[in-house]
Amino acid sequence: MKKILKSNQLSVTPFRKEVLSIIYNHKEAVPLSVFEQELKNYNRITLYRTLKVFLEKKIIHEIAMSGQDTHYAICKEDCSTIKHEHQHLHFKCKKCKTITCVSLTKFPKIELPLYQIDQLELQATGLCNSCQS
Amino acid sequence: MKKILKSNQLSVTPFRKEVLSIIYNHKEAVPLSVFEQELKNYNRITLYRTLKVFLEKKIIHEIAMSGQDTHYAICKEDCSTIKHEHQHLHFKCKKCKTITCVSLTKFPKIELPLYQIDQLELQATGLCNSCQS
DNA sequence: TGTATATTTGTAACATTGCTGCAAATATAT
DNA sequence: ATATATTTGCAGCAATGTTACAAATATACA
Repeated sequence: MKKILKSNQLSVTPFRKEVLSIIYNHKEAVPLSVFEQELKNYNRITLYRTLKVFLEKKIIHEIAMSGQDTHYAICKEDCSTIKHEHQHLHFKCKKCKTITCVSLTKFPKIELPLYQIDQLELQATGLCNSCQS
Repeated sequence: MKKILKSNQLSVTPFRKEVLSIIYNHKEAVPLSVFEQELKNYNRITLYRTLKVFLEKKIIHEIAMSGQDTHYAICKEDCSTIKHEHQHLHFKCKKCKTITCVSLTKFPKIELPLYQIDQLELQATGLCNSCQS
């Protein structure tokens, strides 16, 4: 955690380390409510500010899916090694409501005559492994 | 407009007809601010309620893209004729900020071992035709 | 067409989400 | 170890979204 903060020119504080740990320790994307539950010294304002800084530094990314509150996730393995393009898909389970970042080996390429696409994000809804039974 | 409301078992009111017209008359997805400007009898609460009902009846769909306020759009041509799956892509122009629903002739198919995908939505960012110059 | 019933609208009041200014607390650089 | 810079937490505010209830409007049906 410390290393990550330092390499992004951010002061190392307990709060920031904790926020990072929480995101790292969750396989799924994290909604605000989870931070609220898991942070020892939860403070709404500081949390918003911390997440904002992390977003600016691109340590984390934000996932907005309709009908869901905003979730936050780290760009794990992939992003740092292969380019910084999100070669993954955001999957929302309609049953347990968790949002997961799924890595994709082959990412679709879309070409449009009128639009110049810089970034493409895939959002899927359905059933996750544990909810399929 | 009237026909659409009736076929969805909704009372036909001037407000609802106006909201529908606004969405129909815009090529791009419509943010709340546009309703505020264009509605003759703008009322925040009624608008929220109206949009909610339209969403439930699946007359319109909601587009949430991070860093943007929610936009609303009709499922035009495509959706009604071919299935009710959104065979289109949501494009956000990073310059003019408009969000457009773009129809796709070939929609990518994604298969994942652990996840059962019901719906796939594509969100792209880049430059729209008029902003490319 | 007129009237009873059901639905929708607008007001008020409130909850949630998110931001900013400022002083106190903490981290960093030397 | 201390001066400086940054971060935190509080207060207060703005925007977004919801609910309860009475008045207004739409619908159903005689």
